[in-house]
Amino acid sequence: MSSGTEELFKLMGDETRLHILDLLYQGPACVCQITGVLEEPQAKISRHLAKLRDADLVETVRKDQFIEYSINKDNVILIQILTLLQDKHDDPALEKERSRQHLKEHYLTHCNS
Amino acid sequence: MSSGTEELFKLMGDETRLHILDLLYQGPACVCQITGVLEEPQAKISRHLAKLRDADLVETVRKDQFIEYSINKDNVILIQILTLLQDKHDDPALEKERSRQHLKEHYLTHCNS
DNA sequence: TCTCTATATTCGCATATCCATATATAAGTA
DNA sequence: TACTTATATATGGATATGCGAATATAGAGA
Repeated sequence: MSSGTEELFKLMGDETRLHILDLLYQGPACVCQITGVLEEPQAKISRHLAKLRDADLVETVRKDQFIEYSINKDNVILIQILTLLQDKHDDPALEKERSRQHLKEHYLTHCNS
Repeated sequence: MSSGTEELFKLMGDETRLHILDLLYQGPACVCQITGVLEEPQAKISRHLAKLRDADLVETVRKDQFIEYSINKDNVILIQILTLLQDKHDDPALEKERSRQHLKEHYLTHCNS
């Protein structure tokens, strides 16, 4: 369930998915939170989340009206790589996403805005 | 010169390039050695090496008749990830490549066979 | 049940990526 | 100079991937 090294990198080699994973590393989030923080269309986020889930990189659990996504903690190599990434501060795209992470709470209660 | 996180993963998300990098982590090698160990056509290896070099993941130096490729040691995140990968032993494709790494010497003197 | 909200999926298209084959280049050697 | 070996590149086609727009589904609450 945890090999597929090539597949792991292939999935991380898309900007949207990379940002989703970097965001989820900070903690679980639902689709509308991710959509809000990343400023991307809902369908786009949903599509990428499906791929991440199919590959067991993320897990889901329903929380009332929301579906909460989180990093699959059993995927050791994924966690290790995401941990390394936290120390990387020279990527403008990642930095922008990180600077908006604090909006997570806002987008939970304001799904449409 | 070292951001492009997405590009890094995109490049590592191809089986051929992943195996090249995993092989070069053990030490420098020339095109014919890589071709021999990975059992892939020369043109294919060369094409992928060009991409890795364009992205500064590998470096080259001419050694007599050969061009020696090696991991760009300035690329910190790349080295870190490759180091992590060394402990991963559940990927059949990687394991196969590794089991053939000792043939590197052979293919240096027997480029065509 | 009907409705609303959150999330997922389908479709058609554009672009990107990979490959095999063939050919080109560059440097060493005769 | 011509030849050989090592490496690089160009071409064309097959497949994969990503996207926007529209639509579908699932569950909560009235």
